[in-house]
Amino acid sequence: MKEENIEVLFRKNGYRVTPQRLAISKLILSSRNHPNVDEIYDKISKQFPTISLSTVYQTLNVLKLLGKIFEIKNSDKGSRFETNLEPHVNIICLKCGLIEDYSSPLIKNFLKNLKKELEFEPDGFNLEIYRTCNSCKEKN
Amino acid sequence: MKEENIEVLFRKNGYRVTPQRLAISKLILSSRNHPNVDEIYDKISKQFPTISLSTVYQTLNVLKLLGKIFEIKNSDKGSRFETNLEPHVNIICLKCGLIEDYSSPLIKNFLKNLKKELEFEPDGFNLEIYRTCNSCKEKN
DNA sequence: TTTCTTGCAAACACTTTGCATGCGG
DNA sequence: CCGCATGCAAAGTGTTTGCAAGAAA
Repeated sequence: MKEENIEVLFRKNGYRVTPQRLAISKLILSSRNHPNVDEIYDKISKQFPTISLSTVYQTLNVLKLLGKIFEIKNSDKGSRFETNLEPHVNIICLKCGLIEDYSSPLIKNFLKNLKKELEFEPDGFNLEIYRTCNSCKEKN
Repeated sequence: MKEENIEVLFRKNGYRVTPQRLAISKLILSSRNHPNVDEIYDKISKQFPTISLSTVYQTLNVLKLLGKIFEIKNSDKGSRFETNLEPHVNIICLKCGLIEDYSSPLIKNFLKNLKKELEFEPDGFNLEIYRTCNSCKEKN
């Protein structure tokens, strides 16, 4: 999503557009590595040295409400955030919390069929697979 | 699982068998409603009025290590616990955190095929669907 | 000017830890 | 009797909230 579009989305929903919000949104929406709050805070702090964790949390909550990100708590080191809203599986490392996306026709078909099979309209899906990631395996 | 078996499992792995551990294990392993820590503590307290939350946490950790339960954090009101280790989907209410199991041949097949498709041996799966449960819908 | 957002600190909820006492093996 | 488990309190994490000052509209 381009920066202008997130501005429009904020305004349309009655949220003010601030430099902090834009920076956090831009950062997380362009990331594919499921950052956690600390990682976002660390990076944003370089741009806004006085920014507070609470602003980060609040912006993340706005983005959640707007449906732009999805929170994953089944991981270590606090919540991580999903911006890939396409059907996929999250491969979560049990040691370090790293999350990798995995997608395939099998998964897309399954979700399509599951949706059909359910007798209600789901608000969201989250498929998780647990393992120890390669970098953690090497450390042992 | 019968109570004797959990005793054997404890001993085999070097964990002592205490009345508290047995009671907590029995309670959670026979429950199908994904209790959270507070709910477990409340129920166990009736039987052991002086039990502490820390004992509950410690016992849950032992059961996790022994692979008898699975922790679900993607829900409100703290962690909830899964004892149904058969392939299934967890339907999680976004308002109250309630978790319901849902199983079908579609899901079993999907997990079987996904396992085949992956180039590694997963340590576990967790399929989550989000919605607002009926009782929460009525409250609105 | 009005109202929302920021940033700080304090509060909060959940979980883990340190340690003396007690119980299991 | 030895060593792990319990129960209490305290500390630790991650997240939310209250509020004064500042910025967006």
